[in-house]
Amino acid sequence: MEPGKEINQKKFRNHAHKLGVNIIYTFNWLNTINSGLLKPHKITTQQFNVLRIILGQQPNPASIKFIRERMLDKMSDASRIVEKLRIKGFAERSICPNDRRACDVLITKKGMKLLQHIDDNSYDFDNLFSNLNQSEIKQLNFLMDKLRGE
Amino acid sequence: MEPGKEINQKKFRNHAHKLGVNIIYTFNWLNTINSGLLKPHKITTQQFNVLRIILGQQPNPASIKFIRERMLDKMSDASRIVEKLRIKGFAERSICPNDRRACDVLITKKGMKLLQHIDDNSYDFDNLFSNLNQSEIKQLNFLMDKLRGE
DNA sequence: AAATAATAAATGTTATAACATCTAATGTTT
DNA sequence: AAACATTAGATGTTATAACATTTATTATTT
Repeated sequence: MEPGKEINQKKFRNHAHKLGVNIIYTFNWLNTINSGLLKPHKITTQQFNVLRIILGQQPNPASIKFIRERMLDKMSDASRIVEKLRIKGFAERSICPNDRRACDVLITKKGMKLLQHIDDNSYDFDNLFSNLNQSEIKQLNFLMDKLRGE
Repeated sequence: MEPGKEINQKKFRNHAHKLGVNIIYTFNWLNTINSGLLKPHKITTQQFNVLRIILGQQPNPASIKFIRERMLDKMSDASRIVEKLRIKGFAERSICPNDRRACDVLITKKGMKLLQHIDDNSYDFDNLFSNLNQSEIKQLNFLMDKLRGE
C-alpha cells in the first residue's frame, strides 16, 4: 500500500459515502489476493468458482443453467467458462439424455485434484481473515446481509 | 432475487467461508445498483469515479498518474478512461506546461452538470444503505477496515 | 398434428480489464 | 554533455464482461 492511499486518509462526505467506497475497496482487496493465489494454477476466480459448483453437485452432473444460477456474478458466461475448464481438462461435458437441449457437466479427476491442492495449500479464508476474530466475522456477515435486505 | 438464491440459504463450510462469498456478493449487489443508476447517463462506474476525482481537484488540473492512484481498481487504464470522458465532452486534457510528459485533465461544465444531476436525482448512498442505521454503517466500515489490516 | 411459445445453450459483438510494451520527456550519473 | 535510468503516458494484445442474437429442442396451444 502506497502512502496516502489508505482509505481512512481519504475524505468522505459521510459514513454512508465511505461505506460505498469501502465495499468496492474490500472487494478489490479480496479479489487481488484470490487472483494471486489462483494464478499459479492458470485458473481465474470465476473458473474456480464454477469448478467448486460442479464439485458440489458430485456425483450428479450440473447443467449450464444450474451453474449460472449459482454463480456470484449474474449474467456470467457459464457456457464459455465451462468450455475453458473442459479444454484445461478440469471438467467434461456431454449432452443430457433426458433433455437434449441441456448438457451434463462433470468435474474430472484432474479438476478434483486441483481443488484439493488449492484448498490444502493456500486458498484458506480463515487465514485470509485472521485480522478479525470469530465474533467479528459473524457480525460482518450479519451487517452485510442486513445491508442487502436479506 | 430468485428463490433459493439468498446467500443465507447456501451452505458454507464456516463463517469465514461465508464472509468470502458475502464480500463478493455485496460488491456485485452494489455494483449492479450503481451501474443501473449510471446507465441512463451513458457512463460507466469507472468513468463516474474518475470524473469525481477530477472534480475533487478543481480548480487544479489532475494528472493521469494522480487519477490512477486514486482509482479504486488498481491497474485501471486511467489514460483511456479519460479519453472516453473527453470524447463525451465531460473532461478536457492538455499537456502539462511544467512537465511535458504529463497532462492536465480538467472537468468541463458539461461534466460538472452531469455529476450535479446524478447527485441530485439518484446517486445517493444514504438512500442505498437505508437498511442500516448510522451506528451499523460505522460498525461495518470499522470491520472492513480492520479486515484489510488498516 | 401443426403452429406457437418457451427453454437451454451456443455464438456474436462491443467494450472493458489486465496485463505488457513502447515512446517521449525528464532526472541522474560519470 | 553523453550515457543511462526513471517517469508519464500512450498504445498493443489477449481474455473477459455484458450484453444481444441465434439455434436446437421441448412444451403448450389450437
